[in-house]
Amino acid sequence: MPELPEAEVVRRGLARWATDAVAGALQVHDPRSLRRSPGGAEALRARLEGARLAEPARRGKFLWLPLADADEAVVVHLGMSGQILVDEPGAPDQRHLRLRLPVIAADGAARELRFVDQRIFGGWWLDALHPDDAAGGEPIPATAAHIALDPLHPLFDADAVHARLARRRSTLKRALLDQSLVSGIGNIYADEALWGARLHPERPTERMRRADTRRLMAAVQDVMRRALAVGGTSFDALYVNVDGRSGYFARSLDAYGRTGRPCRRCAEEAVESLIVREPFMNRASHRCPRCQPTPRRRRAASAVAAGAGTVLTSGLRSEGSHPRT
DNA sequence: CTCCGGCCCTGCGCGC
DNA sequence: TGCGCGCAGGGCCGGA
Repeated sequence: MPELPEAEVVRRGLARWATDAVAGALQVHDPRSLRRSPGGAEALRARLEGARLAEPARRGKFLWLPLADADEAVVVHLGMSGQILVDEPGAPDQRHLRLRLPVIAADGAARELRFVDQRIFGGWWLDALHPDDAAGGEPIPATAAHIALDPLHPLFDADAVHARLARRRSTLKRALLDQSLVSGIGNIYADEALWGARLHPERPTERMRRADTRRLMAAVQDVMRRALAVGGTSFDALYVNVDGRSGYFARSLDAYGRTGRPCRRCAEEAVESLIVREPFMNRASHRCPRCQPTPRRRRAASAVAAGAGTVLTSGLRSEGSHPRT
């Protein structure tokens, strides 16, 4: 269940069982889930057994279980299809069970933290925690040091994102999915936020104005908070919280997966405009062709080099309206 | 530095 | 019924 709201749902569910729990002997059903862990299964098992865990933390889509009294953590990434389930010992094994960590919870209850991952793009790994100056000195795993603050972080700064975004020579959705610019956004919430801010996914980043970025970041925060409030987005049983329950946000999506269905915003104005699905990086983008219109053709390199800004906009107005890329 | 494609995987639904 | 293909919520790496 991969984007920020789903990862946060998992973190919260995990907090009850993992915080102040004592870990038992890790069982590795598929070592590929430990690909990124130095020393593999042996090293992780040795480090974990008998260790006390602290409150689970998260940045963007990265989760981690800090080890109490040490600057180390078990990082958990769900990848495309990962789940963390909390089960009672003896509960039937899940089909794609990869890792099993028995714990004694703070209240003395015996439980198992199970990592279930169909595609094995996710995994667990042991990592060192370092203070992150950009985040008030809070700890961050070394392998997540390049991950930017996410839109729900208290220190998140939309204007700082804008400063970096506007300097890029790229397009908007690509930038939104770049976890080193702003983290936690994946294909679903990118499409939703772009719809919310009425922006086209292929809009050149250099053409973003501060107000555009602010509106877009506000849209990201809004959609993520709404998704979080209802347990995240689940299309099927593959994406569930630690109790195995699905979230309900799929029914509230405005763009993602709504190909051929009416744009809800346009419908409010009594206009029918159908959501389109377009190829994007071996995946797809979903948008409303009416309220997220195709941007004007990108400025020529010479115009950019000349530092031309808003002065040019009126002159470009008559250019073709449907150029691609 | 930035970018883009390829790759890491499994399973499902669809068309033939 | 079977098979190949395209597609799915992510991220890392190497080469340009």
